[in-house]
Parts: sequence; structure tokens; C-alpha cells
Amino acid sequence: MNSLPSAAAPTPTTFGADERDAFRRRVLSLSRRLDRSLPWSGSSAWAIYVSEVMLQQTSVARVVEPWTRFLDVFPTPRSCAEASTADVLRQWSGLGFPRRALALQAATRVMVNQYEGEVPSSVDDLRALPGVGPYTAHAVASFAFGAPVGVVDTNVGRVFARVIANRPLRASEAQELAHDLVPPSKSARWNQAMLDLGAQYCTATPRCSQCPLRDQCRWRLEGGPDPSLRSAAVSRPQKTFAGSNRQARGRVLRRLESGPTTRRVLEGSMNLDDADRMKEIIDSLVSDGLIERRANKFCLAGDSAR
DNA sequence: AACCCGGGGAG
DNA sequence: CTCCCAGGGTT
Repeated sequence: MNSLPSAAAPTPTTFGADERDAFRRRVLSLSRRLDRSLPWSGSSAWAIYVSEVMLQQTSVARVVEPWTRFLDVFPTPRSCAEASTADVLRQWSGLGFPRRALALQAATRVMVNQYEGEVPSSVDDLRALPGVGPYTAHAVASFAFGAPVGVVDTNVGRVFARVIANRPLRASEAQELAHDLVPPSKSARWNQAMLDLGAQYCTATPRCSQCPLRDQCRWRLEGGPDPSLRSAAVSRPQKTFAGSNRQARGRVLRRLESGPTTRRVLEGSMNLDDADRMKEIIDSLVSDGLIERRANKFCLAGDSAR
């Protein structure tokens, strides 16, 4: 079904209407069996918003429990907006990338000030919120509000590059393809099925022999190197974590969750003999707004103002 | 475009 | 051990 007219340029946007409809039907027919029944599916816009932020670069399995806890403590955007930042960071504990938690709370304050305490529904309004990029804006618009927009994340990026294009895609190409493919009246179900496909079969190391699209996959049919490598939205390798600033920052934050602490105690609890390095770590956390200095101690942001 | 930002699980 | 994960922000 994916063989293209030889005269046409081999771009995914040349997908003919018949091919597109066939691909739509195929994926939609798979949606039930692909479904992982995730707890945020079909929940409130706020609950979906929180899940999407938590899921940024964090696997589904690790998000479920913190997500449940977080919504129990902060059931509305307003409750999060009015909390101390330190309490929001404590609820975020263990999820990583705590700057996401700062952005999440900042976003709730925008919701309170500009949207009557509600999650905005348009892609543009969502995209303007701190911590919301192209993926999250489209995901919330589709999953929470049914907007007819295509979601592109690392999963969808792989599916597009392998199944449809058999070549790396630019970000603009992938996004246009997503918008073109999504069935306008079944946006959420479609996008969820695409995510599920990428998460369960079209994985980084693919499970082609069990994939329901194995007979329609252009990469599998035509061969060649994995086109998802360096394709749009597909995750790229990170620097080594052990011994990194990220690890050290995480340890400092973890220690400060239990209360204000002197620099000396922080150094002692971390096996960081290098005082210059310790200063660098602390300065970066202060600069990010994650921690503050109180007298001769450091504490989580907002932990001194209660 | 390149780099930075957590942390845990899989292989 | 390396690689990966429903990315976003900064330079």
C-alpha cells in the first residue's frame, strides 16, 4: 500500500487520499488491541496536562504512581498555583528533570490569571505556557479536548520514519504528516494508537516480527539502515549520567527535601570533595530557581517563605 | 544545531 | 556497562 508513483517525489506528503484512508482504517482497527489502558486516559484536562508534563523524557511505568499522588495533593490547577514551590518539588521527587515541576507550577499560575483556573484548550494557548513545547501542546489539545491535531513524539517519529517514509524526516515534515493523517473526529483514539504502536512494537530496537504493521512497513519491505535514527522527534543519546552535574543536582535537591541545610552538610552528604564543583552545582540550582539561600543555609525554593 | 537537564529500567 | 524514555529551554 505504500508504493508510490515513480514520478512523485518520495516524500510522505505525497501520500494519496486512498492510501491515507487505508492507513487510517488499519491503525484505528488496531487501537483496541494496542491500548494499554493508562490511568490518565479519558481523565480531566488538568490530569491529562500533568501526565503529559511528567511523561516528557520519562517512561510510562515510572509516571503512574507519582501522577496519582500529585493529583491527590493538587486536584486543580489553582491548588497547585497556590502551593509553595517546595511542596510541588517534593511531590515531584523521583521523577527527574525538576525544572519541569517549576514550569508546571508557573503554568498553573497563568491558568489562574488568564484562563479562570482552567487548562486552555487551543494549541496556541497551550504552546505559550512554560514547559509546553510542540509535543505537549498537541497532546493535551488532542487527548483532553479532541482537537484534530497530530501528535509527534519519539514513538510517532519512529513509526513515520520507518513505516511510511523509510528515511529520516524533518520536524516540519513529521508534523505535517501527523496533521494530515489524524482522523478529525477520532483524534484522541488515533494519536493514542500511534503512541501505543511506537511504544510496544516500533520501539528503539524494533519488534518487527510481532508488529501488526509488518506487512505494510516501508522500511521492512525495502530494507536499508534504520531511518528513525536522527529522524524528527526521535530521542537522541545523552551524556553519561554517572558523575554528571545532573546527578549531583539531583542529590542536592533530594537532600533539601527534608529541610534547610548548610553547605557543609550538603558537601558531606554527597562525597563531593571538590568545593568549586559544589559551588557550581549550587549556583546552577539557585539560577534555575530550584533552591534558595536562607541565612547560612540552602533550601528548596519557597521553603523559607512560610 | 548543539547542549543542558534526572533517574530508573532494560538488554 | 550502554541505551532509552509521551521533550523543552537556552545558547
